[in-house]
Amino acid sequence: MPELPEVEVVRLGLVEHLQGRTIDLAQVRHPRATRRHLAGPSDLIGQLAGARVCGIRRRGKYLWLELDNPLAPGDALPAVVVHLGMSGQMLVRSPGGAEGKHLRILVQFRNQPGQPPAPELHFVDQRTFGGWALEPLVDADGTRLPRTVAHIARDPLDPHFDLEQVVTALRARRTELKRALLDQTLVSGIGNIYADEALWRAQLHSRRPTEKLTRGQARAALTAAATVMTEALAQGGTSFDALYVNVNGASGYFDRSLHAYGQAGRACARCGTAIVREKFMNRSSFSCPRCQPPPRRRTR
DNA sequence: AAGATCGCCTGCAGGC
DNA sequence: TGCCTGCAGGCGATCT
Repeated sequence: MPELPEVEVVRLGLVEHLQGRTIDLAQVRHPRATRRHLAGPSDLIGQLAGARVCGIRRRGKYLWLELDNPLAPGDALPAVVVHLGMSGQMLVRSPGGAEGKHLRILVQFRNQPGQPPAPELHFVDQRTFGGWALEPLVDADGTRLPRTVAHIARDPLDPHFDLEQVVTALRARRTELKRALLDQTLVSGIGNIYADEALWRAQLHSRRPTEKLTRGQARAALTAAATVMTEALAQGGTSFDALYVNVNGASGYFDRSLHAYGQAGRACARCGTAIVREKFMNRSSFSCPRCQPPPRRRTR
């Protein structure tokens, strides 16, 4: 489940292998992968051919490739917005190799004279929740963003992330704390795993009403999210090798460093009480019943 | 109108 | 063995 650290690992790998390359040919193998590109797969393919990848950026869990057309300088193309959804992978592969079962989009790049063959980019996505779309860049809060990313809030690793502003906005919500942490229009990049880890670190229960949190509690939850995602990135960033951008790069982290997510029945690393699993928002939440006591009553 | 819920997808684990 | 159910869960659409 790619959340911010996993998407950033992918971005770093794409920068290393694809930055500056020119697209030769794109193939869409499954139309659902381009369902958010309203003009359709053939339009996407046509616009990608000949475009140069001049920048690779990210906000929260959204990734995009900024394109340029060297044949028509100044006639800037849109960005390709990529969302990995639940199971999306961006794999940089040597040409001529085996294709994965769930290959949805294949991009071939132009060979450079005197250089080894250019790698291919494979968008592989088992559950097809992810996809690609070409979009114009718009200005949002002083930053150039693809149109459908403009409503996404800055993530905690963004240099312009304003913690105190988000604390204020979080406490103005009338909902439960974990719902707010997962709301990408409030703070982006946090998914189910890092939400549970942040709440465990901050010693707060997922159902705490946001409007009753102190500033210190709200700050603690957001700071913990930033810390755990930074640590995950540091570990995920070491696990991919050349020509392979590993979306599962965080697997080592999952094994060693998770304190709450998926740990039902295991002893809490802080107090020894067994971690419990609860149903929440049609998914699972894991927490320590002693360190993170549930709110007594929801007073709304 | 903010907040909550639904539907989209596939593979796999577990029960019978 | 094979069918069924539940689970994984991000996000845009839709409801209240």
